[in-house]
Amino acid sequence: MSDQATTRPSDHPTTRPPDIDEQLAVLMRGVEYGDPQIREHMERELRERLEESARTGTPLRVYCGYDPTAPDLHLGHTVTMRKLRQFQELGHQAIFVIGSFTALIGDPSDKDKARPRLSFEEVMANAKTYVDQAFRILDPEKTEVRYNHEWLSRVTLEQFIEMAANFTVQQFLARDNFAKRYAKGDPIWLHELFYALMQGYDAVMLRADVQLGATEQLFNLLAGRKLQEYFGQRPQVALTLPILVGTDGRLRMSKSTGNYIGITEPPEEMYGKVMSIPDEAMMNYYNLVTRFTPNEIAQIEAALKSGRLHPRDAKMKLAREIVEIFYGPEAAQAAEEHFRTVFQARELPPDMPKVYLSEPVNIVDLLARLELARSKSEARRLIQQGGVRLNGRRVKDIEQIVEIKEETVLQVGKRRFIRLLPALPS
RNA sequence: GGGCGGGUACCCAAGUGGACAAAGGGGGCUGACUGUAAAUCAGCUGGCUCUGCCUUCGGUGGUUCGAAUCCGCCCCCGCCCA
Repeated sequence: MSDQATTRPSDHPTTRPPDIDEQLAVLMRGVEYGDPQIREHMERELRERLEESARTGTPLRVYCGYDPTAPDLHLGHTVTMRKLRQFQELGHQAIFVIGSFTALIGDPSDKDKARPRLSFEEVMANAKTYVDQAFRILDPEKTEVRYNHEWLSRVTLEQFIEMAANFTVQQFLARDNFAKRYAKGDPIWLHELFYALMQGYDAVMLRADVQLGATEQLFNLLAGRKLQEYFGQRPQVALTLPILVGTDGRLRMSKSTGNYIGITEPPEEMYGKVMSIPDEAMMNYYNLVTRFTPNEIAQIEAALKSGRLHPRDAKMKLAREIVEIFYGPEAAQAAEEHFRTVFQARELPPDMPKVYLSEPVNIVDLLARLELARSKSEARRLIQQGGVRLNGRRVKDIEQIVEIKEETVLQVGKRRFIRLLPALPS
């Protein structure tokens, strides 16, 4: 059922392969560079490749890599994955690369400091369900899955030196993130400089025609071009897409900042998290992770601006769309209902986890035991701040003993509910 | 290798012998309000057997009635010099 939503052609209505101009329009949509000249250049190269591909009947090899630095893919990853999907729908070959080796370094591109390094075991554990998750967006039939340790772990020092000789230290220091760290006196580790070379070498080994990445990755993608030329290949087309901000509305979405929406999160959670993004971040999401056409998006934006559309309603539409992409229309509808019930009407959600209690317990112990509070001190604080309710009545006393004779709803904060029941007769 | 400056809670950052579980900001949590888990405002934000006790300021060993603060050794980072 979740497949249904994702296999629907997302951004183009035609069923026959569109002509080159149409293809180009679809593929370049959303693509963004710091510099209009690069865009012009890349668009021209992409056109050439598309024409060639149509002429020879050879699909383009389109690569994007994802480092398994955490066990879950999130909405931010889907921005480039959706672009990969578009290439697939136009008959091209998508290559989903799991950065099993690059993750050992950690891409410094999006950070103002070094990443913690992971062990190979950690990386592989994280990668475990990456492919399954990715297929929620990508068409498994047209996807080549590769792990970059396949080739990167075998590079000899000699080969590495050859590659490194294509780059100067100044080129790295010209990058904003390194420049800032250098100016601040923050450490820049030598191994961090290898990242771009490694990603570039991926492109060589994959004989990539096109590589996708976030805008901040342009340097890495261009390193790929340089290395491909060095190895006698035609340099790939580099397409970069804007960054999706996290639920805080400011920082790039990432697991480590904790501002992410995982693509395997339950529908209600996903819906709620989208509703929690600041209003200002809405258009970023509309543009990057929905199936609406640019036209539709422009209309929504105009309606918002003129006040005809309530920001809350725009956000609900967004939340519903995003849930629908991953779980289908029924689940999206249900998630919306859940949201209306719990947050707008302030009523109890239809489904709550059940807990059976056989003996009287102190409220603080109960909260800690049910992991509704990280510690007993936190549980006490929650109570003292009026955040704990039993059947809607505020618990005021941290000494209160909870004894369950009949069904009782325990609520913590605005959104956590548990149905307490007397123990079943054994 | 030498000189200087650093290593503080989830993150940034103040604190240079006692009033320090440690200022301030960010993040997080709770509450009020609302248009939503937006925005805004207020409170809370190490643990526990909680009017007290325990653990925490890179590590370790000292000095002291008492150390994040002083001393020795060790580890790590930055800058300058080589």
